[in-house]
Amino acid sequence: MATLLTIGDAAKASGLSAKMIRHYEQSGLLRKSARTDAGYRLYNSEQINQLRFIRQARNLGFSLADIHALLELWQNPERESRAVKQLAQQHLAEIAAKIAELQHMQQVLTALADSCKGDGSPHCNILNQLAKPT
Amino acid sequence: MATLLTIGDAAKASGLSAKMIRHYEQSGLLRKSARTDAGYRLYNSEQINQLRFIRQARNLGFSLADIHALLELWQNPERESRAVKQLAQQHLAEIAAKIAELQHMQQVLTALADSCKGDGSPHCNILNQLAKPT
DNA sequence: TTTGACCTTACCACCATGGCAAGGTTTAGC
DNA sequence: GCTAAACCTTGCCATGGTGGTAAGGTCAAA
Repeated sequence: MATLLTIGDAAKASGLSAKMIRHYEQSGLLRKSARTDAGYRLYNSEQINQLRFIRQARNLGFSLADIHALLELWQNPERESRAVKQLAQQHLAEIAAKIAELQHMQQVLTALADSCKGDGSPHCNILNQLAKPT
Repeated sequence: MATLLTIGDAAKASGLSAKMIRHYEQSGLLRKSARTDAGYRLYNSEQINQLRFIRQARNLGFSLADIHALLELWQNPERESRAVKQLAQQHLAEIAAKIAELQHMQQVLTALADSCKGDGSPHCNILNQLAKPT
């Protein structure tokens, strides 16, 4: 029994927004879905699984380009898990780089904030440091 | 002697791009600069300091809206350092939230990657987990 | 039949930045 | 003085992922 869902129900079932599902189709991440005579998109359970896959990959911060590659690997029985792992590790490297960048900001800004009294007076080391030529 | 720099030199002196300096003017972050007869923008040393201020605030991840506020506080001798510190702390909270989000991704994805052999076989726990309905 | 909840496409917006194109200006070398 | 290179100007388009809104078609329940 192929249960077919309209885009709103597919959105609820997958945790994506209908808007994004259309966008993913538009950008080539998803194949064009079936349509009713009136033009409504219809999704079968396999497609719902794909949408969930996408949502979970987005939750891990993968870009749509990465997800495109992951979907193709997923659907290719000839894949080598090496390729999947490599994508994951590249993404982990990006995540680590972003964390490091944010932690550096955090460290510098925390020090600045600590050195600012935060009272009613105009003196503020945060501004002084920002104004200081490097 | 007011040394005036053209936008390219101002860019080099501040570490911003000429493009971005124009954009900051356009978006109201900077007052319109003086121009030569030919229409070239000219920047004095005070404005170069402002550009450096902006660059340093950008390096700390402040949004242009935040920087707008910081610039106004900087230039207002009646400011209360409280206001500056509050901006810094709000930004620190955002930074901390992003770090936490990234660390969560990192943790989950590291576990997944560790459970994938990464060899020539198609079996891959990363894909299996992404495909699994939550 | 009406109403409300859905669906469609086609736009615009965000944020910060880069790129390119078509044209004007200035400067250095000859 | 001429030419070429290196500047400058504005204006438009693109990114990435998401949201909004508007104008219109469809469907189901009351």
